[in-house]
Amino acid sequence: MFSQNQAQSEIQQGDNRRREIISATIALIAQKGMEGLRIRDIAETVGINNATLHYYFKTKEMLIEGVVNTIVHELVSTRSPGATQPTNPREELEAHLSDILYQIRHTPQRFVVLGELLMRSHHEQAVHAILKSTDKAWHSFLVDIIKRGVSTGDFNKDIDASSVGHLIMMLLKGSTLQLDASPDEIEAVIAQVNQLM
Amino acid sequence: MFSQNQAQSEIQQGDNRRREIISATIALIAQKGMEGLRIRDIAETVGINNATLHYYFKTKEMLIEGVVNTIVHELVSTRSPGATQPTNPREELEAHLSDILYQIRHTPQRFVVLGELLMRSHHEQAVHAILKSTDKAWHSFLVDIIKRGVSTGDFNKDIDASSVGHLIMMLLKGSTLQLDASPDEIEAVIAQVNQLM
DNA sequence: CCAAAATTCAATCAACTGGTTGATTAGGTA
DNA sequence: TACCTAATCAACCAGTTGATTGAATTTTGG
Repeated sequence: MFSQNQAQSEIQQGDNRRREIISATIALIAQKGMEGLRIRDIAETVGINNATLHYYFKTKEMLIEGVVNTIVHELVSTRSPGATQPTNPREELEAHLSDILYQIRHTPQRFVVLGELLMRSHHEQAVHAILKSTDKAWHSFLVDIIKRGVSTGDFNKDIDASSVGHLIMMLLKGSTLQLDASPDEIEAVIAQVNQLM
Repeated sequence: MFSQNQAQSEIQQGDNRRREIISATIALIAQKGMEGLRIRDIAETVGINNATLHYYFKTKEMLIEGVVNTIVHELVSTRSPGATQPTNPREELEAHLSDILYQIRHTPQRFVVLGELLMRSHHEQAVHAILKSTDKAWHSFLVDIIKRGVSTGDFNKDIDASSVGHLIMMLLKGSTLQLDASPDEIEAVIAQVNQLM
């Protein structure tokens, strides 16, 4: 997907535990929201003492930062299965949307947590910084495809690449806030956009 | 805007105080998010003792319910100024979108709080119930306009009313999650949709 | 096999949380 | 005056929170 300089530090000993903690945190955020997140609950879920958790993440904030990075990394690196190599901009966009829809369908919690984090980013600088840079990269990625698609005639000549880029992102993020939208309905909405452009 | 049977009980004595508390709560949610909401802060903002706050709202949950109802009521009852009477479905839709965009521009905190509440509705039944029924009413409202617009030829014949209804809602809600989208950009996105349909 | 390093834990802390208590005030009424 | 009620408050409570500590246990490398 779009580039993202995910810090890929050397593999450490305690990294499995660290991943385990982050994964449990993600599950709990999806379940109870950011509000209801308690490190004691996380520790209990993993099956460790809360002091052990503090051994891996000095503070709750640092744990959240780990969560943000992990979520972003998962979102950009997950591919929908059975995808074929796109041969033109329209197929590129479809492949990308297919990747996202696949995740909305199969790991919806990932999107719920993303929503929680985006909300939190309104009040917390560290989270905001990471997510904003991701947003910019995502938008550029989309704009690039759309511009090429417009110039090749794959897409409607009348569309504005930047606006449609924002549109797609707002749509996908907004799906979390659409209370009774099933994955099928979300997919239909995306199909509608695909058809119109 | 779309109908919403807002319980309009008789005006009580303490209703001004109640409104004052809710208004302060909305401001604080917009500022610090649902996570950071503390009844002590609310009481302090209003300039009353926290026991007095509990006199008006038995529990924090009941206060949140009051906030949900107020936000929803404000969202559906606010009109953009200078609006003219729409004479066809396309103008109806434009008028509606104009009402929403007006609020995104002039009372953005209202949308931020709506986002927070929508997120919370994933974990709290009472909030979910209110917002879900509002969502359904909103969707029906949009679908009705779009269907009429399609049949009169105002809109593209190929669009699916339900999908486009969802699309518009997801777009507007998602605008809160689009980290660096200015009101101008959001307006451009909406204009793009208007143009395509 | 042993000492050092890495992990784990029970117990504890200060700060904070939503909520309660009992008393006080001001205004109205009979 | 005596009484009632709505509104307000300072003080307090029990439970929770993120974080810390020091000791115990396990793992690792030589």
